[in-house]
Amino acid sequence: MPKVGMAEIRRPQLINATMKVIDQVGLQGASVALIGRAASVSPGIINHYFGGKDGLLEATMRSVLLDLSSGVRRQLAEAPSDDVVARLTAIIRANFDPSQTSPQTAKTWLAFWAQAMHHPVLFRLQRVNEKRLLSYLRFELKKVLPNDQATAVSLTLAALIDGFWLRGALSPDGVNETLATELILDYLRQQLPHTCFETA
Amino acid sequence: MPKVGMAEIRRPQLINATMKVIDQVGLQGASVALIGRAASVSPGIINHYFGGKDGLLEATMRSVLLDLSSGVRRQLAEAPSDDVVARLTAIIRANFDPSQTSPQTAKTWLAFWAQAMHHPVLFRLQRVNEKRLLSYLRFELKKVLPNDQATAVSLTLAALIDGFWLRGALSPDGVNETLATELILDYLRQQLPHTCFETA
Amino acid sequence: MPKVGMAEIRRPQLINATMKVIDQVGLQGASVALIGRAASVSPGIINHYFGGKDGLLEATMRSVLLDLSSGVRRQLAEAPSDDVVARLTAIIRANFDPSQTSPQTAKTWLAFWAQAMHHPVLFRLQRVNEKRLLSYLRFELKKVLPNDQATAVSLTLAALIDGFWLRGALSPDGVNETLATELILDYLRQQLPHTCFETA
Amino acid sequence: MPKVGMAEIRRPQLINATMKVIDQVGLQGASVALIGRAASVSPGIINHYFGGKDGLLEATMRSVLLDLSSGVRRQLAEAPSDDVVARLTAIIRANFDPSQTSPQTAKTWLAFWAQAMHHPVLFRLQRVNEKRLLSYLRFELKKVLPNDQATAVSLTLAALIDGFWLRGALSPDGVNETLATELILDYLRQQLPHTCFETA
DNA sequence: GATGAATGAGCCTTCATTCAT
DNA sequence: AATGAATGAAGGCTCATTCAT
Repeated sequence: MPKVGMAEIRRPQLINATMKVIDQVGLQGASVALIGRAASVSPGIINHYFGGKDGLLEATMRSVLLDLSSGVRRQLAEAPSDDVVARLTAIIRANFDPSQTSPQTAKTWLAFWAQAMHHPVLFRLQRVNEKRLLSYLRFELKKVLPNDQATAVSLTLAALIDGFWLRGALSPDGVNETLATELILDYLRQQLPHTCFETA
Repeated sequence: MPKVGMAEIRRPQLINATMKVIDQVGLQGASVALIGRAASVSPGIINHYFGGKDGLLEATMRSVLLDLSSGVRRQLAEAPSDDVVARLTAIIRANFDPSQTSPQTAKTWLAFWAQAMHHPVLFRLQRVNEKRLLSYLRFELKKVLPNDQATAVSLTLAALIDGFWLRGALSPDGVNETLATELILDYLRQQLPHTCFETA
Repeated sequence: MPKVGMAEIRRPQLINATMKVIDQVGLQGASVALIGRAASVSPGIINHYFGGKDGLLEATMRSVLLDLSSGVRRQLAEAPSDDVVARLTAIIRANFDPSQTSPQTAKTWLAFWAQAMHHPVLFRLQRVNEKRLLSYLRFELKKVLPNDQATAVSLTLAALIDGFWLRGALSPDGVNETLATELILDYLRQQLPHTCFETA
Repeated sequence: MPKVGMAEIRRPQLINATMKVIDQVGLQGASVALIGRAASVSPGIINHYFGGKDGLLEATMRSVLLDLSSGVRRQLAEAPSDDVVARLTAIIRANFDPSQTSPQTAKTWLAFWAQAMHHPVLFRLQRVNEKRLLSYLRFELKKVLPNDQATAVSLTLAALIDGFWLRGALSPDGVNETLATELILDYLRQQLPHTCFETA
């Protein structure tokens, strides 16, 4: 019998190697040969586990997306369900978690965004992610704001999150999570009724 | 008998073709053959005028950056030099000018951002651009806000601009310039002293 | 505790799977992975039983050749040993037995012929087969024709058999055994002394 | 300006190299690298002129087919239009012209036949060729035989031609054109009315 | 100035084979 | 006996670049 259960070892191993290589040489330079070498396996194995390079890239993006959304859920689970400010803060913090803002992850995100414009499967994945953030934000905001305002604030918050994130990714210093979080919360404070903060 | 002045014709022609091809097939798919065909010239000519594909891409990014910064300058020139709100609005509007938010330009920006992470020359170009936006914003804000606050608001404004821009680029509907501008101005209104708006 | 006698099960199983796969995707497309899947076994097993892909192909060709020659022998055994016409007819019929003219077998033959040109082992196998047909035919013909004529007729008969066979294999309608047999017998009738048919 | 008219030089050059390589190592072994080397050009050029390996193989088969059909037409043009025997002989001779029976051409034919079974484009090409031979033969035969007989004889003649051809291709001695032609004409003589030969 | 023929390196993928289990 | 994970060479193809014309 062959080694069993290798799939659970190899798949994450190759996905990590992919992110590492994208970090080092970009998506364009991320050849299967390089990824294979980074994972200390033969290039051919990628076809075995992912059916091709596209499958590996798609799986890598799914992994990044899953990391983000599970991070959000984890942070939300720790916030009191009746404290809107705490819950919004949780969502914002999750988006600026070090695991998401490390140069490696940041470059991977950026690479996939650019790629997604011309790749239907990646595009769909990214759309879901984008809408989910908005949906999370608006769900909380509607508890304390009229509908129109909830929508407007959620759009602005999402733009702030992505904006700080993007500018950080493009900067040699990386994302300054503390500053970004603080400035976003500053904005938030001005939008919510004062009563929200009394309970916090 | 060489035709003189062809450079001034060929270079913009090839830069436009490059943006068109990036829009259609992405930066990855933008081969010199495709770009040459889009410009109705031979692939070999690119080396003649740009010294290679890299030179063409660099020139294309310079062109995009120049379009933006000249747009900002043009809008600023039309705003009264003593009306801070008008000047900030001018900067914001220039960033959401249709010439900048068209899908073609948007995809080009995104592609170059991702590329810049692993390409020193492009990285430098993009850094200059990034800092210039901040510098423009802070210059105006310092007229009406204390230093610290001016910095904070400028960072937030820049994030909002890039954030709305990015989310628009990634959405099938493109950038909604009207909504983005409005929401950013909403934020701005809350940050500036009321006196600013009386004069306007 | 190794299962004994598996060789007798696995070898025909794999040979049949090989013919099936050649029928479906051609010899070029017949990878060990595909053959293994068609036989519902692991690709690695082929090396175990045949020492490699070449061994399997060789065994498959041997199997096809054996089917033909045992078919000829079977048909000959049923023909009276003194009836030349009956015996020649038996040889011809055996060559157009449905088991030999099925698209699957036909494609396998054709594939092996082409392959044999550049594969000494297969070439030898096919030579033996070719000569055996001639030898069978001439042996019978010499009973009723002078040597020279027997040789000429045997060559012509062999060409007719292979010719109808090849044209059938290349046609979408397959081999028309009835028509082929009839036309060959028409020819034969003109070559043999009338006395041959009186006894028949 | 680049070298002009190279297409007319390169295309036949590469087609000949293809046949040469197929002769040497078979269709399976005929890689673009080998073909390129045989033609003393870079492998990449094949894509330039034929759009890929498939295009080259298709063009090679077309070339072989064209050689045959133009050979038939040439021989027919030299035969008196009212001498059926001469015209049929011309068709037969053209099929056994040295240019068609050389080991190189023979192996190419065989390889393409096998390939055609699983390649729609090649299959169609080969079908046209097959039908054309029958059509030529029947056209002449109908001048001197009733319809049914003309059909039967044309089928038999075609089988004889392909049969001798195939057996020759598979033999180390190659096709014996003289013997094949003679034996086929022997058959023909028995099928046609004696009057046909008086005029000849 | 401009062409496009030609090159050759590099890419992704396929595949026969090996081997630990 | 049998598996299928893993290898690594080889395949076809793409592509930036060069160069004779």
